[in-house]
Amino acid sequence: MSRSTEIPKAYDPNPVEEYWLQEWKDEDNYFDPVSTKPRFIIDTPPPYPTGNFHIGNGFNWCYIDFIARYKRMRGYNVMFPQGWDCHGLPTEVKVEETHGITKNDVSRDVFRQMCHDLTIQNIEKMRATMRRCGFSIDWSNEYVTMLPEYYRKTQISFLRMLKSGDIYQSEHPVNFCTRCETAIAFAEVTYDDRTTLLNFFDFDGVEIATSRPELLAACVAVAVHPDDERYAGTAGKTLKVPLFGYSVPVITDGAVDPEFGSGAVMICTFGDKQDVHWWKQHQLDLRKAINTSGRMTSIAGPYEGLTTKECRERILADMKEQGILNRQENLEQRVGACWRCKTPIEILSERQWFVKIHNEGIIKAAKEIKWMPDHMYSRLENWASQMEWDWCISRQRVFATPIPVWFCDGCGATVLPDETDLPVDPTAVTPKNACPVCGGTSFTGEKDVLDTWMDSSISVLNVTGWDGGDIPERFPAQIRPQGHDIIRTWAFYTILRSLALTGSKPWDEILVNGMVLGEDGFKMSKSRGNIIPPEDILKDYGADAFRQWSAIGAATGSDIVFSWNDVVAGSRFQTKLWNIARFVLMQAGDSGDFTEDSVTVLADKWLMCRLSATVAEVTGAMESYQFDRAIRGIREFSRDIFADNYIELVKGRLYEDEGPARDSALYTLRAALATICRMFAPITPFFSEECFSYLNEGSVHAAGWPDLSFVDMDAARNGALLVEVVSEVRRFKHDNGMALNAPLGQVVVYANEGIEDAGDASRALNAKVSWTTEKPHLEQVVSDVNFSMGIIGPALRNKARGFMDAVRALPEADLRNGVSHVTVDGEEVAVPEGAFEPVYVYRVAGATVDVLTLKEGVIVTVLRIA
RNA sequence: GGGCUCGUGGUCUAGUUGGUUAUGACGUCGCCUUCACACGGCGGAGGUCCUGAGUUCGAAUCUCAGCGGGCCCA
Repeated sequence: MSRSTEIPKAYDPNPVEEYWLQEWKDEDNYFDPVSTKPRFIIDTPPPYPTGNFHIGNGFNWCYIDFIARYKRMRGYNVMFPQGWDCHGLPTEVKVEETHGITKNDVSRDVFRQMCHDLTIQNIEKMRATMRRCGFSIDWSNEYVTMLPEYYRKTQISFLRMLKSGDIYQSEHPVNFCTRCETAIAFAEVTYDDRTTLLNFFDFDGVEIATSRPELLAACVAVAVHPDDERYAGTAGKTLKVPLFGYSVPVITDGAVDPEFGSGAVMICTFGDKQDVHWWKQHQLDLRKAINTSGRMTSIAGPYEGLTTKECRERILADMKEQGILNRQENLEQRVGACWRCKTPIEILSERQWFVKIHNEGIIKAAKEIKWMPDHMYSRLENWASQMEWDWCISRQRVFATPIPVWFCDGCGATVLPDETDLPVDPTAVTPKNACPVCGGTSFTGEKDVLDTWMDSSISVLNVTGWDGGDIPERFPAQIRPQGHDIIRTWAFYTILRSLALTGSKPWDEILVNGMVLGEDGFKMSKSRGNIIPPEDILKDYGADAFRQWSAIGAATGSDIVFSWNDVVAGSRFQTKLWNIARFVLMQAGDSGDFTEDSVTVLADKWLMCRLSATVAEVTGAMESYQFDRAIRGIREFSRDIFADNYIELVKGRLYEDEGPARDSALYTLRAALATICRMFAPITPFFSEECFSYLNEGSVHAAGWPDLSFVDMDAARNGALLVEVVSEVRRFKHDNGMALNAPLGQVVVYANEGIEDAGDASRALNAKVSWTTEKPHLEQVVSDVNFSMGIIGPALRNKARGFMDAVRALPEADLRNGVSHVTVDGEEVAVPEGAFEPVYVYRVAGATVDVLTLKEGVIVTVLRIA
């Protein structure tokens, strides 16, 4: 360090934080592969590189960094890696926008390169914000899913699951976004409320109600409820489809709701999930009326080539013309839409790749993981137990991991690469060997690519050191920190893939954090205009204040409303602590040689006890990831106990001459400051480092977690009394309009045991304070009774209230001396041991002194200077 | 419609193995320019702990019902 040893008067976070960013070495945060320390591996979320590290990310990463820094201080070999989940549609769309092209205007390779370049730029921007926030990321374990070294692993994992039978291809109905022209998984479908028209029309003599008349050409059956008397006898008959003229059977199924519409339903391939059920169950025909770009197919005859919307209008018009459209009603319904572009999804039957979902196995593994908060587990269980279709993993896009498969042009066989030849793009290269089935040498590479979740669901394998070989020795990871919004995706898929590839759970624990809401209490969004970029907070208040907001804004796991108030409060607490540190350093900056043995004075022993209790409290909170409790413990100790009580009490002693009593305070001041810095280091790494640096004991982050147990029951009790006396007399001064440092005269404390305070109280109160165990010559009056409910309740049950009334009614002498029985409702009731005690006040005639009555019968008399 | 979750002074929030007067922050009011700090100190005001019923000697805390918000899903 080459900085001035002068301690600046004000704490300005930005220059301090910039300074330490330069001082700290990335290497300090590296995971040590050969260390013998216990491992703590974090399966950090790999964000999508949008270029903006938003406040929700920031909040999530604060939690991770608190944990990583705390665990390092506790002696763990921590890995806090950072990944980037690159592939996906938003980048493709952005590239198309910026270059003014569509993905078909350039070659696959050129388009991929453009996506790659944009992603690299975006990662750079986000890295800068992460560093500025002080996150102690292990940059030596960074991974980028779009790079060959990573997607090679994605491809290996695909081949392994293909060979084990967990991945298959088939033609099956899938959710399809006709704007993005790709299949999507259920997890990628969001639902919107919309109002649409329910059309009642005549279907060859049977009235049908449908919200999707454009699917008439895809109708494969009409279904009615088996017990519906209106349609008794129609089952098994055939009906002619209006406008199209072909015949479909009438079937019965208990799932038909007779109350809905006319009670007769037309089954189309496919209007919704229920159609898929019926289609499978009754083995109906498949009529594809809509193609992958959302237009009508040749099966729709005269409507071919129209969009679904155009087709609907034309068909309704034609029905009107033929006089078969009976009526229309408004219908509220929820429509599935693509979560990226909000286009309503179609269910199309296409050849796709699927991953088998084994619900029971996933739920069993999820139960072996410790969920925090534990109710988040039920979200995964709900989702997993209702999965009906397998996970569709193929996408008809470009910027993603290629599916490493060829098809033989001769016999159609699926041909796979060797794992050693990965990564591979089957559209760019051909297999090394001839077709193993027919010997053919002409192949077509699979054009489909993988769902991005196939990349990110092996993040845990990657960070635990999987290189494509056996299960890594470091697997599973210790913790997965993530938001509750991606339980059904990232958490679910990761558990699924870990089971498929390793046979066991991916992590020991999962810590689920809440969402960040805007100051108005709503989810942050551009349209509401309630977005706060982290940079705005850093600019004015610095990273440590932002981090304090993350810690204290909400209980762990709860959603958190952004609040400038909390940021400002964090910033002010730093100022307060800075001033405490300045005071300590000015007094005790060069007295680092004392040991705990120099603590000899009551107030100092008391503070050491309170400090020990605070360390225990904060340690417990950090162990259970309750950062709000941890920071509250630190603030309360620093502000109330250390600054307002202790420092005010020892100031006078410090200003006196050298001596053992002063040394005792010097040691205590230093110990308290150093311990606060160490406990606060995971939350405010810059501030803690800055303060700690003035103590000349090296980096706070290397100092280890405080391990302190100063036990002295007498000092804890008597110190508390000393503090209470001082604060009560200060209140007395305040109430009597005196300045707190005004000279007071004589104060006598009638305590129950002998107390030696080394003159602290006298100096703090600017009075002559004497302590005595004698009884004061004062009139003692019983003013009230204190009851101990913990004793009275269980012992007397329903007589408790009557008992208390009876005790209050006792004569004063009985209250003073105690009684063995009281009368409750005419019944003699024994008084339980310790059931009550009288509360005394003391009075004096003539007002020569003022009398203060403290807890436990301690009396303080104050003789004011005339 | 189902599951989960939340409802505490003006605002945000802690506290639920049941125990008399409910935590803190911000705001607000009064006093104090006390030699670390006015981004401070001391003190005050401000609460039907969503509503109702129940269990209990005793409920913010447990049970049930209802109302309201959020999330996930049908």
